[in-house]
Amino acid sequence: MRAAEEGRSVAGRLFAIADAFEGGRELTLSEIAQRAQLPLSTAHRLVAEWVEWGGLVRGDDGRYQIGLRLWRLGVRQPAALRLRTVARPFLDDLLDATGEHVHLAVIDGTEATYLERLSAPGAVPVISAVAARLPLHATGVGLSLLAHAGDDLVRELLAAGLRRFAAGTPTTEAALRTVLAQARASGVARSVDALTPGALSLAAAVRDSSGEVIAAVSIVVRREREGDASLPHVVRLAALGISGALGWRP
Amino acid sequence: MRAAEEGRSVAGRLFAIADAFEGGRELTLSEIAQRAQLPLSTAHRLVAEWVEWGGLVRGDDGRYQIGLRLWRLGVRQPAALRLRTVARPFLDDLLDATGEHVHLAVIDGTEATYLERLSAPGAVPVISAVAARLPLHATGVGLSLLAHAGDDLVRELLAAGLRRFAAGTPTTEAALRTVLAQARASGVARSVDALTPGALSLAAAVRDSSGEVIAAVSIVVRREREGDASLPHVVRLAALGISGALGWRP
DNA sequence: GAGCCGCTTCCATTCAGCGGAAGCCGGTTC
DNA sequence: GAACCGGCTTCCGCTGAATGGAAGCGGCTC
Repeated sequence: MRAAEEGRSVAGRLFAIADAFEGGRELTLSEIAQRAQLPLSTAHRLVAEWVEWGGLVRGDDGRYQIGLRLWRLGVRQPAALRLRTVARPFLDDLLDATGEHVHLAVIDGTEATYLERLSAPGAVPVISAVAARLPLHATGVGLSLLAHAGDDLVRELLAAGLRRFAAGTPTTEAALRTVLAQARASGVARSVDALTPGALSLAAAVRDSSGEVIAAVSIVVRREREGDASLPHVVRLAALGISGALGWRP
Repeated sequence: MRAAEEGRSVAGRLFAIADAFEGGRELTLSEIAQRAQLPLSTAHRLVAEWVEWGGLVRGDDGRYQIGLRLWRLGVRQPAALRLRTVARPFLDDLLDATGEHVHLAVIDGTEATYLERLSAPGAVPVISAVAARLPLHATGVGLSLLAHAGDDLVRELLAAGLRRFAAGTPTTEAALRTVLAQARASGVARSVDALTPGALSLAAAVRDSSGEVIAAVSIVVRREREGDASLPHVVRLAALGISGALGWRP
């Protein structure tokens, strides 16, 4: 794998092409080549391999997009499939009860990957999206996941530096450890003005049948609703409901 | 691509490894090698490339499964993402109204790929699943899609032969053309005992803003409900609702 | 009609991929 | 406890697949 480490292997190049679609739905060949840092003729050949397999498809306009084959493969990812299926009704209820945004996310390296996002019309603007990856320290779900992860991960994040996104982003070790401790104590992680100004996020951890924290649910509402004492409660209930449906018994 | 045609290229081998997961969630290295028809050492090397990228992950037990990276890539597939998002509320309503199974499927080569399946407890058993591919001639959604596809596709299916799955499967050209004509005339494709004995499926086509048929919605209920005249109506309404939400104006 | 852009095709060179073979490791049998 | 076994990992010399610069193509603009 010495070759792959430097992104020089065929596999590395193929994956670089796939990664090019992280930043755009429809790309021309030249755009793919540029994003994947490949010579045009190489990109041409490898993209043709993707297309032949069905992972990419070429539209009438000559642009490429991700194909159904990749969708079919991806939705088979067991954790995402099971979690989304089981969680959906609870998330729907949570959305009904709170009326803005509902998120379901899992930990993925040093970031949170959003498995689901449901939003009501007129909700506070946020930048999350299904399949997005957002920082652990600046999101409600991220803090909830981090609060139940090993201290190694916390130290890793601290070593990398806590980027400031908005006025409320915890950027010091003290600030981060305080919110994590509060999250552990109360069962609900609270994040205000951390990523998007004006947004308040409340998140709770979801456990599987082994008791391990595998995901987090959150709501994001406008900050003015901070005083509403029922919000932490319904978030906690939703997380408990999903955990229960996954087989967790306290 | 002379190489790829014979599955001999690196890309072809990598994709063969991915395809191995169509038939199992968790595979050992040996199982992957066997399914992908690769020597063990080659499989080992290529699987390591997948793992390094994150497309596959290795569990504690040494087995491999599809990773979050592939999920994130796959859910970006624009058509599936948009359709599922837009259709979901209508599908939920349809499930409430009919109480068994609701499907959303698109055409994918000579088969139907299921984008969504919602089921109520106690529904008639069926073999569909999200991301499954099922034959066009033996499913409600398949017939609906086929009724609005070009005659080339019908001829291609006829040339390949219509496999019989159950007593009601249309296996002759005459039988197929009859149900397709009925589907076009009534707006609802009807499929009884075609794939699963005892199941009745009613499907209607979904159009995008250009007016093209891009998907089909169906319900599957027990055959005894065949006389319920409201069923075709609610299926048609759901398809119209989704089409409208996609921008279709009759 | 000259120039440009994005894509496609070609092909000689070379180095990455190949896979048989040997080694390793944990579990099972005798 | 020695021999065995299945599944995995590592090694390494050979070779043909992958590479990418260059030339060709088709459509569009000025």
